[in-house]
Amino acid sequence: MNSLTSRQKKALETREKLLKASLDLFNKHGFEHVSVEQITKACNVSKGTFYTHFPSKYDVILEKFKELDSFYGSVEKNIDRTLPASEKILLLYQEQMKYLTNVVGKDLLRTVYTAAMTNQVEQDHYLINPQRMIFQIMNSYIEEGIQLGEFRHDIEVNQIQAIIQRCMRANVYDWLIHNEDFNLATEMAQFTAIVLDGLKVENK
Amino acid sequence: MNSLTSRQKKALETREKLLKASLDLFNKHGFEHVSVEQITKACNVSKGTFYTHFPSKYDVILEKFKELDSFYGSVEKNIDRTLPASEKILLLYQEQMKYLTNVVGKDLLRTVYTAAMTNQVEQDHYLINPQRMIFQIMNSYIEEGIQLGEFRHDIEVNQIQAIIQRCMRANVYDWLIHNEDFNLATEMAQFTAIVLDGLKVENK
DNA sequence: CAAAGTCATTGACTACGGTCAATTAAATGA
DNA sequence: TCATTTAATTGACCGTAGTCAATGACTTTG
Repeated sequence: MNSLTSRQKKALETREKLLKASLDLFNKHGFEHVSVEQITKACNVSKGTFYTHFPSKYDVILEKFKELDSFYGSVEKNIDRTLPASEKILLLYQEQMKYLTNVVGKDLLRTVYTAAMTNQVEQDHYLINPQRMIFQIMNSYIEEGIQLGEFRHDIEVNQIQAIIQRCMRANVYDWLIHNEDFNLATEMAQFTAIVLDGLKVENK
Repeated sequence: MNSLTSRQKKALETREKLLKASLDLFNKHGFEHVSVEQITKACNVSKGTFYTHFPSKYDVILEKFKELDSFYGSVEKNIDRTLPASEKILLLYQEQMKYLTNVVGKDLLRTVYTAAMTNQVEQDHYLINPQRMIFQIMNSYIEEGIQLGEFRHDIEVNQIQAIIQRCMRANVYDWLIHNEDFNLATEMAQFTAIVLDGLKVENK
């Protein structure tokens, strides 16, 4: 049975209500065009309550964004294990870009990418937290790629990892600053292929 | 002679005064920690005046940032014309990174990179405006590189250009989201070298 | 030179993110 | 059962970016 007191249950309910209302409103009007008061009014709670449940308006988003990571696990399972590392990486990114474009959306991602630059307190931002599932998976592919002689061995594993991840952020960032004429999946595929090419041993 | 009325001269003076005070204060306390009122008080003008001269607090920065472009011209002149295109590009970026690190600084650059994501009205942001001198120069190097058979010819010129520029933003963005342990010039050099490698014709 | 027009300037005002002391109601302990 | 502790909730309040109707000094026109 759940060991929550009725008080804790109520609080959690409030939290969920706020979370749902926030994301709904963000979806409908865009993050910047929704005020915390709008959210709390929609939930019949006071403004202060919002801030007992979330450190900032932005943190509500991070919650949604974290779903992304659980998504990677399922994608990884569908990737053919016999493929070369570079192709696995491309496939993983391909799926990620679809998810970002269709599910997460420009608006939410923009706030995450903005916050990553500004909200630096002590530790690095979630965006580059090595604990993230995507980085764990990526890392295993890269190690495999080095082991099997696909990638250059004159660069440190974690340097290669950093480069491949930077590659992803590069495309997402450019997507965010361009107007409609930018297909994230396509650009990502091309750019990453070139970088992976540069990372391969000299056997072209 | 200048065809300014005494009124226009006064207005321009006010503008310059605001510009200088803003940049001084931003330098001293950081962009986020300076309020528009602080700026206007330092200049003995009202808040409204600030907004007749600049569309937003952020736009003052853009003014400073635009100096960057005139800087490229002088760098370009000092680059050995006989070098291969890829090396010219690396040298240009090298100088740019020094300038960003030592003169512009993380704080100002952060606001530019943030604004590029949010302030999208109609046209694309200055950051990717093809009119910029850096892009003109880069473009000439790339065309040269293709002409002389250094770069692949199965990719459009402006696609290559886009990739190389994205490369730069990738490193700057990562610099901005990392804490101190990130050397922009070094990371940029390594990353760009790999990308340029991937862009060269298959003659490794 | 005087009237009409222009435009830099003003500062009160709005909107919004975030804070915090006070309040209220549930949980705990005797 | 009642007193004490704990924690969720409240809403007035702060600081700041940006707005805009009103002002009046300067410029232009006749």
